[in-house]
Amino acid sequence: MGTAGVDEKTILNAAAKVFAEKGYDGARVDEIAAEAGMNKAMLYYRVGDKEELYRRVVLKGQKTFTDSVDRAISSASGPEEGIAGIVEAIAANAAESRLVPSIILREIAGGGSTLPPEGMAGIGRLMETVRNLVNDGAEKGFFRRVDPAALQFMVMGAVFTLSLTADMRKTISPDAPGPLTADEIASSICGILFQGIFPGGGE
Amino acid sequence: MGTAGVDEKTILNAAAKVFAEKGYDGARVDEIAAEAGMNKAMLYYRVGDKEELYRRVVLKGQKTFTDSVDRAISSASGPEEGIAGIVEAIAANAAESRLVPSIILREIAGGGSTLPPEGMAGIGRLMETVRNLVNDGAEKGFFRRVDPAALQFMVMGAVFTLSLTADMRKTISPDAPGPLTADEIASSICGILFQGIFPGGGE
DNA sequence: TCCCATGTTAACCATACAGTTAAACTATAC
DNA sequence: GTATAGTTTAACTGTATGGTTAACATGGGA
Repeated sequence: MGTAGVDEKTILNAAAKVFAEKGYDGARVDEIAAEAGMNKAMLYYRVGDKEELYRRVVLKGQKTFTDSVDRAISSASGPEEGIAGIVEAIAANAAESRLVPSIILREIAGGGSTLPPEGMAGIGRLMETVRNLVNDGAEKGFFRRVDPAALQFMVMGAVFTLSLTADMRKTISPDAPGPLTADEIASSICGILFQGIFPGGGE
Repeated sequence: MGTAGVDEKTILNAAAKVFAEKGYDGARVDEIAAEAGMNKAMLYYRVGDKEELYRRVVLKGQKTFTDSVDRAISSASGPEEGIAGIVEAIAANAAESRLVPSIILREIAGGGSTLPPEGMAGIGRLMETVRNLVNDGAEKGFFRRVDPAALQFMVMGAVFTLSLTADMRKTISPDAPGPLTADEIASSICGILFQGIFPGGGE
């Protein structure tokens, strides 16, 4: 009996790349196979059809994403550090790989119609985590009462769009500063969240 | 000689709807035709192929979008009102129709690879407008020196993702407050931009 | 050595889809 | 009425693509 020569990771990485670049409908199964360096039939043998491939990619990406956010929150010493941790975690995630941001943004654009149910549930948990953090901080007098959803999507929306438009922005104005690092993105956003845009704001 | 029975607007509205829901690759020309209440061949007769259909939809949507932002800025009496105006204009736009946010988010997810060149140029102009406003405000001492791109994408990212996830969020937690109005979204975001999240922040 | 289970692929199939065409239809001008 | 220019569509074509299959490889155990 032969040993598995091809590991699933190779397949899912290739699939993630193509799904992120082209979207679910734009992705070609043959292209994923080529990207993974194997025949298309192999994908079906190892993982399943295109839909299953996508499902696995989404769930895997979402897990790494939510895990890193959870870790940031639970290692924070207080609500303020929690918010900063979330921003940094999301920015670090996006900097390491644009695949997840791209897939999430496409899902949002499509109203989540192609999101597997477990994926939807994962989003729900993440939103609840953030809501608890924000409400907790507000009760303790750390924060103003801000809409948790607005805060979360301001951060996610900003990080994802900033990361994904880096090349575009460079094309548009080559003289502009290059792509921001994760830290730069995080500190820009935290700066605005913590101090607002006016001089002398914040703590 | 017959008169045009079908106006282009019907076609472009139908196309915008389908492109927004399914993305460029997911959109079916037959579906656009059905949505517009006509035969597929009619689309080719009136407008052109799928690519041309998309190009027109993008440029039209972008024009209404950037026009409303430009109008908001030019009618503002100062940098601060300018920022508020931008946020309100973007939120109003997104509330009136989710089509443009959806298409823009998909373009961002794809790195702008399917964006027609004029569309890219339009984004450049919009970013320059925002940059000038922010830098101008900073020079006059109204604002801290914030990254204009970060500010712009915080606003756009937040508004677009908040609008487009309204249904999703309702599905996830039916007890949560319903979809926010344009004003609610705008004031949430402006609140954070102007005062930060801490109590007593802002002017 | 010969099995046989697992792994791998080329070739194939059915379908869906973008795009075309030729014919039918309509309205106006004469 | 009918010729004409513009409008609309049913039906068609070619191809790209998701998915299947039947054959081929490989390696370890009897």
